[in-house]
Amino acid sequence: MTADNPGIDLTMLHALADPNRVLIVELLRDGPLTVGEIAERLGLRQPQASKHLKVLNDSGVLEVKADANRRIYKLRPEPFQALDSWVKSFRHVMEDRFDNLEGYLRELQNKKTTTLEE
Amino acid sequence: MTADNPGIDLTMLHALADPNRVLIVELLRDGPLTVGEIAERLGLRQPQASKHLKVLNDSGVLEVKADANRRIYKLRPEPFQALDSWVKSFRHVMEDRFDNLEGYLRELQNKKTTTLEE
DNA sequence: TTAGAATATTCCTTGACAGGAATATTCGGT
DNA sequence: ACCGAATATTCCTGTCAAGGAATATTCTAA
Repeated sequence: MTADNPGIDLTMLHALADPNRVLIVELLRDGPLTVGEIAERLGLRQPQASKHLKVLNDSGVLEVKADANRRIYKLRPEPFQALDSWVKSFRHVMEDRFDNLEGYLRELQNKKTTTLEE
Repeated sequence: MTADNPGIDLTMLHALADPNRVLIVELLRDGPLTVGEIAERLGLRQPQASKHLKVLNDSGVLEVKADANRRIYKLRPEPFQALDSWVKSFRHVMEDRFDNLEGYLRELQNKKTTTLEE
């Protein structure tokens, strides 16, 4: 009865949870780029750039288009839409409507105590 | 001129990029819980639950309130607000307004011809 | 103070993964 | 067919982190 799968794609989160990869994603936010451009702007060596791009691509964050020698990478919209939906499912939390810790404490207390004096 | 830091907290992303921890976060979406409750509902052993909660807590995703023996964990709003802002910065991508690959290809072509002559 | 419940911490082992260096592949131009 | 540019892949190594098991800590109650 427990929902044992998260409501968000883990491979995407994992792909984003790396300094260089999140920088790549932010770079591509402003438009598609080739591997060389990405490597240059982030001060990465080309092989590392390719490797990170592979991870992002495998996770579905990116897509590639071949242009002769070059590969042009761009962001795919779907993962960000999915992430947006997921974050929105926390709107109650963000709006901070969850401060009734006191009520919860009282509930715990009731559960434990066997009806005292009345 | 290169923004060499991401616009989102990496420790938060790293904290979320784990199966059990993202499940914990989704559990707490519906309200604060104690360690024992979290461990039970996710089928985790208590030490693992505590360890994951520590990671989430250190990253600022959670906060704790002590209640005698127990620790009640709840989500903090700020990280999710920050994540929401970050995702929103990709609205162009989500709206798919970025399909002018052609224009980019032409730009590349120009770059090549102009840099050749000097 | 002792017992027991709830939680945290430590130690260990193992697998994943990032970076470096070198090499392989693919393509266009000549 | 060759060369050089752009990109991908492989191998190696060190580091980090997750899970298991055991133990330490903290608190309440009696």
